[in-house]
Amino acid sequence: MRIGELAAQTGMTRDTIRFYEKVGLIAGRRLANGYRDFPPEAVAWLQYVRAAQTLGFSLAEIARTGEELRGVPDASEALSALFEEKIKLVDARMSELAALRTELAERVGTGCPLRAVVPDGNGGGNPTGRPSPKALGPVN
Amino acid sequence: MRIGELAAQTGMTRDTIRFYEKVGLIAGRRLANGYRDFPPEAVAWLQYVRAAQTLGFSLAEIARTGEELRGVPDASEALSALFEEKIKLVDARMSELAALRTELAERVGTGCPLRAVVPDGNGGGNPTGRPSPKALGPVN
DNA sequence: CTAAACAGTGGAGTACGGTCCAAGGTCAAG
DNA sequence: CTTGACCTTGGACCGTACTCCACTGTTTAG
Repeated sequence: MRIGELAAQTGMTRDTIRFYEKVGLIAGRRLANGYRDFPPEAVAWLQYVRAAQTLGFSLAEIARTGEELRGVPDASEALSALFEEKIKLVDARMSELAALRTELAERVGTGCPLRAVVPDGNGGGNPTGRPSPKALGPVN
Repeated sequence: MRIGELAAQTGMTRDTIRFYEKVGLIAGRRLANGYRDFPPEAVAWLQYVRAAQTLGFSLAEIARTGEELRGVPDASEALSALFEEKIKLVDARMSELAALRTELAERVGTGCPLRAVVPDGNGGGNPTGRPSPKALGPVN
């Protein structure tokens, strides 16, 4: 598969794929004429890359995952370990999100004065006359 | 509060705070000598910024949130609406993560050939002799 | 009064993740 | 044999989020 088709099938641009090759995310073999040639699995791999990326993994991290999978005698075990690691990361991210969600949910309807916390040039007073119940609390 | 103290209390550098002011994330009033002067609430605000940021919100998004909170006659309702919106975003992110988690968990112990999908210059063959059960499946 | 600590500005540089462009090579159809 | 689609490379450029630097002004402690 040449770069154009891979681009079409993944929704990425040719430039993006060339960039990914440059940073080691994907390795193209070459045809006799110098054109890149990708196996069909490259489509799935790039979709995985996109998925991982939108979940907050950097290209370097994703590439490292790929790297670690190569050069391992039996990939099966290594894969399981790697996936378990990723799951831990995902779980950690999820609980961070859950914490923020709780934070946010608590503030709904309480009239918490985030406003007092957004400097707005009006002098930082309390123009509403309402009391200021502590402003946002511990976020960390 | 001057910039140095704010920096110390938030763990940010002065440069970062100046940068945040430049992009409208925080607005400093000025003392007679030109020094920035921040209200104590700025600490909580910057902590909130960090929290939101590590959860994947861009500075522009965070700034917009702040913007929207200003110029609203009664901030309390606007705040609740905004928080509910953020909660939806957080929920969406969490379910994406949950989906990836499932994906990953399913692959643990299955020996799924992600390797076949990471071009490695050895020709793309199947050096292990094991069959290739479809490589990664639908990620989207 | 001087030195250090703190503040200000503008501008350059960095890392990441692309995106665009110019100049040219390859290939199939007409 | 030309046209057009497709491919190559290298390098410039963009937005985001800082980070560092040089140079200058202000405040504070000895």
